[in-house]
Amino acid sequence: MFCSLFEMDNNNYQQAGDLTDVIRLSSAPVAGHFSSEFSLDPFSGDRQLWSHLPADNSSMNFGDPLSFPTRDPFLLPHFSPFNFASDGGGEGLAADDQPSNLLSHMLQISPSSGDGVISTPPCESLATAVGNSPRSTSVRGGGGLVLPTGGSNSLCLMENSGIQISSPRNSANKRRKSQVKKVVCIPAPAPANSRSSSGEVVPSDLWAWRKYGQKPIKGSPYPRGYYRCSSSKGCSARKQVERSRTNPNMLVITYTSEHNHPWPTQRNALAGSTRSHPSRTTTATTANKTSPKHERINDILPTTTIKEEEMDEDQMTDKATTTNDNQEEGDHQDFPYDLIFTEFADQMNDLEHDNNHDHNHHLSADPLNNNMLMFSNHGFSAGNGEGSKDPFLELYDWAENSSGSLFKEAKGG
DNA sequence: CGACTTTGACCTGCGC
DNA sequence: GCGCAGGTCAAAGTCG
Repeated sequence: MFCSLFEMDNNNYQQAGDLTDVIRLSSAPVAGHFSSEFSLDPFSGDRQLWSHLPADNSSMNFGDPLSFPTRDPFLLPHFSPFNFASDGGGEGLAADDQPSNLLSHMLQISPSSGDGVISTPPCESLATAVGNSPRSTSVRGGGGLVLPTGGSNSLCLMENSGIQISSPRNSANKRRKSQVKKVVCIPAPAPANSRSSSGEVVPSDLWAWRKYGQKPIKGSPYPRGYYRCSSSKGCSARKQVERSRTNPNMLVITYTSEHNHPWPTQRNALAGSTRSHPSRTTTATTANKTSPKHERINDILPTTTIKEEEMDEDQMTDKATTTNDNQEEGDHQDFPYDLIFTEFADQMNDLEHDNNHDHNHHLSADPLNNNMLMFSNHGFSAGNGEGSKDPFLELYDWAENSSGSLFKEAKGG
């Protein structure tokens, strides 16, 4: 989860080397390397982050699941060390933001290449992968980290760097009609965590999605599921979910179109996500068990009070509307941090479980798959000194430590 | 009963 | 124009 996101404009797919989407590094909290600008303690409910978002909203798009900032939980800048925006002119991070150890570990950075240019190993070009928009591709973050991609020197991260970006086939992309797509690569939830009735593991986010189709994909042993937003009638947002053909532990989610409505209320967000969801041991309060649809929230919020559950429908609607307004104004918004982080923890924990026989479970590149950027636990290991009290650091530490859900401990206190 | 998933059929874009 | 592959539709079935 929260690995990466790309914006692809299929209309502009060209030859490798033209990729220009701006890739922004969010200020991923790393031990001793917290950005001085952002306060990113999701557990304390600190939302100062939003107040630091670009004032012009140039890279924001309401309802855009992958914009920065975004209403999509996958895309919270907290979670993704990278944020890919398409504005090409966003301010990104302040020039004096220092690259974090985390990022340094995640990215293979060549200090000699100037401007923090990341050297890329010879592999299929990200430009080919992400689509080749007319803008120049760069990754910014830390000290103005820039990733020019072009020709064979496109962005591709070594396994040991913790992040890898793979490429899809250009031909397949060209075939699709003009449409902006954004791709997120996330660890696949464990079967017990989120599974459709067919047994296919599907990730959950706060949008309500309704599956409307599934197709086998040529060259991939895994089918692709097609989902549309069911949070609101008339919403054209869609997403495609498929497993990476080379790393079944990873899901590649392609978002298409945008939501034309505010974040669903947590209640609405549960729609369609309760089926075949086995009960799990939780410490949820009984107040959250008023209906079957609350079961999922309990699953992923074992120790969290769900404030909105105490609101009536009107209040929730008003809240959502207000949130929407705030979003469009570039103001901070209410966001269920707890929900997302716990979900993330669960999924990462499950993934960890799946891979605990391979402690070095870096995520392999998938040159045949869609554009992906992934990070592995290697990326979480940087600077995680013992005794870190920052919950986010502990999250990373937890991700590094396969012994259990440190994240939950940090959260639950 | 409503909302969901499943799945075969159909539609569409693209390469040859 | 044809065939392929991806994307969508919609009827039927499932579930709580």
